[in-house]
Amino acid sequence: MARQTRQAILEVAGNLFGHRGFDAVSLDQIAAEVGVAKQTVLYWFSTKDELVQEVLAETAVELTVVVEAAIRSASDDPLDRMEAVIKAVFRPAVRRPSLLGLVREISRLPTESSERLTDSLRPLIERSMNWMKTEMEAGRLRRADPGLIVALAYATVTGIATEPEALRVVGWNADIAGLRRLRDELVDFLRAALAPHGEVGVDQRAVLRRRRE
Amino acid sequence: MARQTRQAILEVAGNLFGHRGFDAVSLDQIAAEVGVAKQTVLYWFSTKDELVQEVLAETAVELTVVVEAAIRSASDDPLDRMEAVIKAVFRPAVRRPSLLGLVREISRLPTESSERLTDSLRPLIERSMNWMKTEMEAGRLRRADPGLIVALAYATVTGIATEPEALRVVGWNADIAGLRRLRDELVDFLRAALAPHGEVGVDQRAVLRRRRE
DNA sequence: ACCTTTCTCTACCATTTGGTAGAGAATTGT
DNA sequence: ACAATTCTCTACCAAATGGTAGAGAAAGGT
Repeated sequence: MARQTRQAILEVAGNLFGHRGFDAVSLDQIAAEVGVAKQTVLYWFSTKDELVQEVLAETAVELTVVVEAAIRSASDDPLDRMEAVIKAVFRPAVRRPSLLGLVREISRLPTESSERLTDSLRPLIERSMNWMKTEMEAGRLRRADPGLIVALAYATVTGIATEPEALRVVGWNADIAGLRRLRDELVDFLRAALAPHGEVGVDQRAVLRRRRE
Repeated sequence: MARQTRQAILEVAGNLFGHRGFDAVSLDQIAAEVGVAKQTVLYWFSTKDELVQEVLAETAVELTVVVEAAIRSASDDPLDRMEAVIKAVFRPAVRRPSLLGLVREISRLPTESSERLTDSLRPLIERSMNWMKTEMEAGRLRRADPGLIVALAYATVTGIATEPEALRVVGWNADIAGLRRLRDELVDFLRAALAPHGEVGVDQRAVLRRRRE
């Protein structure tokens, strides 16, 4: 059973789609990169659209699992919890830069296709929004529109993860130290953006710890 | 002289490129939308690549002019100045959603092409970074890596402006009231993210003013 | 009036696109 | 051992792609 061919196609297609966009990637390119004939791709996924759908579905599951696990394992403090989610997403996003690029591609799909994906993510998003609302009312997060805050945090994370060009222009390097610095600044940035007024969103001990290194 | 044809092509091409991506838009589509034959497009821009370059160059100039004007007209306070820039960029970005989408597309270009554009934006970015560094040292902005802060703010603004899908999922509406709410939340978000610790980054009077409405 | 330049067009072309038809290996269950 | 199923292939196809060649209309300068 060469089901691994199917998996290899999904992986390669995901990377290419996330990097260049759906329309810009041809079945020939995918097949060439996997090392099979185009018709093998069309055997496993009978149209290109079906391949796109399956890649997206897989991505949605992967992200959901990662995020849910991070939420469960984190403490009750909302800022700590958010930090855990960011770090959990950051790891696979860096290892496979196309992951969040794929999510960003959704806005280019026909409405029916994009809705299938957003529907599968909706429970997670609704939960985040309700949770944020509760925390805001309890004074543990800055008071704001929960929906827009979720969208803004999402935009910041995916934006920074999908645009290495922008980072290079400001003199950032993609080495291991650079990645850690980026992740830490991202966390501090969002902590500050979400912390209740007057409180210090950034974990000062962590900042000092980093400075010492 | 029908130089306006050239301008119409640039505008249509900019919108389509920003919305769908360079590779996904054909010369035929552009020509059809402008209302001319494909060969008219190729008369004004002898290759597709040349068209892409000119669209990008125009975009860079437009953004630079808008940002510079906003910087000059704003007060000295760094958070006010940042707010002015965001509002200045927000207006054209909303009127023409592809504007920032185009900038985001750069990461998909071959290095030589993308460098031509980033080079033309570099002076603006360098200035922003230096200015942020000064303000941070003076305690008027949260102390952090100036380059990464610029990149994070950029990621937040372009991310939110180019992904209406993400906003729709959190229940946002693209009407006039929605646009103002989005802009205001974006400004509050970045104010909070950049304000020095302990200080209140959000203009409380503005918040109250909005709540009253 | 006439020539030149500017501008847009129709008619092609080679290549690439997503997709079909169907043959021939490998693998499987019995 | 044999038949059925699973898997990958070569050989095509119509449509769309970026681009060429060159004709003809419009407009300007003299």
